[in-house]
Amino acid sequence: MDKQIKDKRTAIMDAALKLFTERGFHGTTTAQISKDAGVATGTLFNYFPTKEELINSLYFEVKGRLSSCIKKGIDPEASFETKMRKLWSNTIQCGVSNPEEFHFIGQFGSSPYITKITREEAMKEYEFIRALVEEGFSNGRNKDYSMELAMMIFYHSSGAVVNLIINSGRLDDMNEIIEEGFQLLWRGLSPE
Amino acid sequence: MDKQIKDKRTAIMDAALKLFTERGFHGTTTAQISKDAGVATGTLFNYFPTKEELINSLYFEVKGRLSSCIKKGIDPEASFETKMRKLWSNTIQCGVSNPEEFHFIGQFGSSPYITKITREEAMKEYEFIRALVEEGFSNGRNKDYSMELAMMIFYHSSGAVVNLIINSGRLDDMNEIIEEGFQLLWRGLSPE
Amino acid sequence: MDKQIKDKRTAIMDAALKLFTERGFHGTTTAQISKDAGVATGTLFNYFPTKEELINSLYFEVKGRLSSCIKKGIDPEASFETKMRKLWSNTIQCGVSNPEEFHFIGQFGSSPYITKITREEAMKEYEFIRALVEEGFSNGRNKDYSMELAMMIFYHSSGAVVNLIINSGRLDDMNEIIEEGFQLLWRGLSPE
Amino acid sequence: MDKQIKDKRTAIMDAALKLFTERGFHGTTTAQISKDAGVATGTLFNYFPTKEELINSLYFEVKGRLSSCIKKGIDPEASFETKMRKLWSNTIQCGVSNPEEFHFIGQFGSSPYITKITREEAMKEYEFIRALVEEGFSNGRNKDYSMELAMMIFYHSSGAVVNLIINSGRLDDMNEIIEEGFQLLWRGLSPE
DNA sequence: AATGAATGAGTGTTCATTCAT
DNA sequence: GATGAATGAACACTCATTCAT
Repeated sequence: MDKQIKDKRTAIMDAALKLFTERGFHGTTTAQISKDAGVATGTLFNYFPTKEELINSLYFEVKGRLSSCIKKGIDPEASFETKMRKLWSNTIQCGVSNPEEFHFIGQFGSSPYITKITREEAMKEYEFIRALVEEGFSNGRNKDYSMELAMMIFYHSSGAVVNLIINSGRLDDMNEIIEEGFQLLWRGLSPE
Repeated sequence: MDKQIKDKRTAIMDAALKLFTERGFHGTTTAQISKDAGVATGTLFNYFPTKEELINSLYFEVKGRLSSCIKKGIDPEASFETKMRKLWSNTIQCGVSNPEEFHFIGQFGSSPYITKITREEAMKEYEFIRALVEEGFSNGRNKDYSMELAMMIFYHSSGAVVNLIINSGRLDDMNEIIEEGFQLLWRGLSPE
Repeated sequence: MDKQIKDKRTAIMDAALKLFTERGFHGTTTAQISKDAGVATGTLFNYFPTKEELINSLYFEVKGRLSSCIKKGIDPEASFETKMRKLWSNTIQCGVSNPEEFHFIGQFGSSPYITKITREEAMKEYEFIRALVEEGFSNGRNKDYSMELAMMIFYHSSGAVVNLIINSGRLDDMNEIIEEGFQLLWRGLSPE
Repeated sequence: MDKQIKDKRTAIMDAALKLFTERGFHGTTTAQISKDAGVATGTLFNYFPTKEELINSLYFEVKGRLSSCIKKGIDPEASFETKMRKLWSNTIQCGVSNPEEFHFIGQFGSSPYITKITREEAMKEYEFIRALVEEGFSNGRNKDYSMELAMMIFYHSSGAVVNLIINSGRLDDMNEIIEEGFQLLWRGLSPE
């Protein structure tokens, strides 16, 4: 029975993720989500009181899943460079393996449908990453915004690389691209 | 007469840009746009046959304005590093000076409202930048995706920096942040 | 449950028939139909996806009801004249008993709102009548268009007589008028 | 100058007749009429204060033209049968020669757009015909509705024949069909 | 808890009509 | 008179949400 409930909720979430990514929030009706999930229109509202709550719950859960994926297997004892390389490759691999979730977060992170509260709540998951980066940079750099800058560059660049891999379909070269990207960032874009 | 026409069209575009950025496409009604622009509801449809065409026209024009802004004052005879530094600082300064336009493009670039045709048409403006980057990197790197990677990292990082400056309100430190960001990218994130 | 559904659909159809006949298709709004039918505006669209489909469904059903009415009680074994007299009187009586339906068909049969498909589909009901007329005339006349002519004269004249009865309010004389009309047609208009 | 005015008015009327017949009153916008007539949208309203007045004026004028056409060449001295035959053939020939006008009147004669006043005004043109028919029938028949019946049968049948000729494209057989139709009516439908 | 027909406020869009030029 | 951009009331239709079963 508990299984049953989870199933319906999950079915709704899955259908919503797929449809939102394909057609956007506005382009997706709750009726369509219900239909794709195989439940009645009323059922959706048993689990989520409004469409907006469905969107926010979905955002929160997907963001959580993605951040768990990213953290996996990072050895706290390893060198800073090793940890950063792992973080970089994790981020990209998680994105490539879950393109729907990845696009969903990228596309709707700044949507007005997502409330400030959800966004902030979701951000907490990233404290771990912030701490990781901070550790390394705090010695090496002095400007108070350097670390912030470094983090943003690191994070946004990883998103760019995921898109590059998915859109160009270069799944075979993936590991090479990941490493090359890391080198570009770590050693610098300067050609020489 | 021509002035008058331009004025109404411009007023609609301006109101639309502001409202879309604030509330999203769906959250903004054509009635609201008309009202803010100071024209009748029917007038909007004299200039744009549908809401979607208004959105796409707006996207196209804003993207054009932004890309013009980014290209300004780059000396083709300068060294590669100089040109890249200028490109970087232009991008960020254009973003900071036109935050509404900048956010609009960033937010809705992947919206289902924007048609493929608009996106592709708008992308043509970026050929110049691609050529600029290509020039420098083609000698220094060998992998065929390196340049693509470099471009994406460069471009997405600039967006991240604009957001950093706007959100933290550090307009005073802007030039310093721009240069520091460039150093991080150009010399590499590696702390040492 | 099934009863309920039929009721709402029927209520909408009834209200639509009345309003369309009174004010035409354009002069009748879907909101007005819904209101008169005692349902919400959205409900109408649960049964008919568009106003045009409502119009066409209504036309089709009314035409069907009318043709059923006309066919009733014609004895295939009777003489040709008897059958024609019955057909004539049926047509007029059906029209007089259902003036709204009769006017609706007469008024909107050539409206651009009615699609070709609906018109053709509705015409199939009249095959019976064509066969009946054909039977008698094929012996007596030789020109290949005579039967066509006879049918049209017969059919259009009946419409004229219905209007005459309704507009002049001579319901008492109806049977006499019907017979007199039949005589005029059958024996000829020639005064002597 | 007066010529000019007449031209614009006529151009609007012609365009309106064509468009209304093709697409109905509702399906035709005043903008479309103006465009087809080669005048500005505002110009139409210099000649006709509202769309409804345009429709009614058009109806009145077309009905007038048609009734003039029908009366032409009837010799008051001829026998009743000869006059009726001429009336019949005139009606059909006028309809076939001016199919647009003929359809317009047939289609919209009972439209709610046409005011009662227009309809009544237009009917006056038919007094001549009524008198003609009355003359002959008043001797031969006794029921007070007989003449009314005869007129309606006569009139509606002629409309049916015009449609038959136009739709089947039998312009070559026209005279034969006209005479055959008259015989059917005059001598009666009875096969023998 | 599950259903899905019913609801009605809200939206994009149309178009007859006006009026400044 | 002629023009056509501007107007805004009116409409068909949508869809998140409710609730009786």
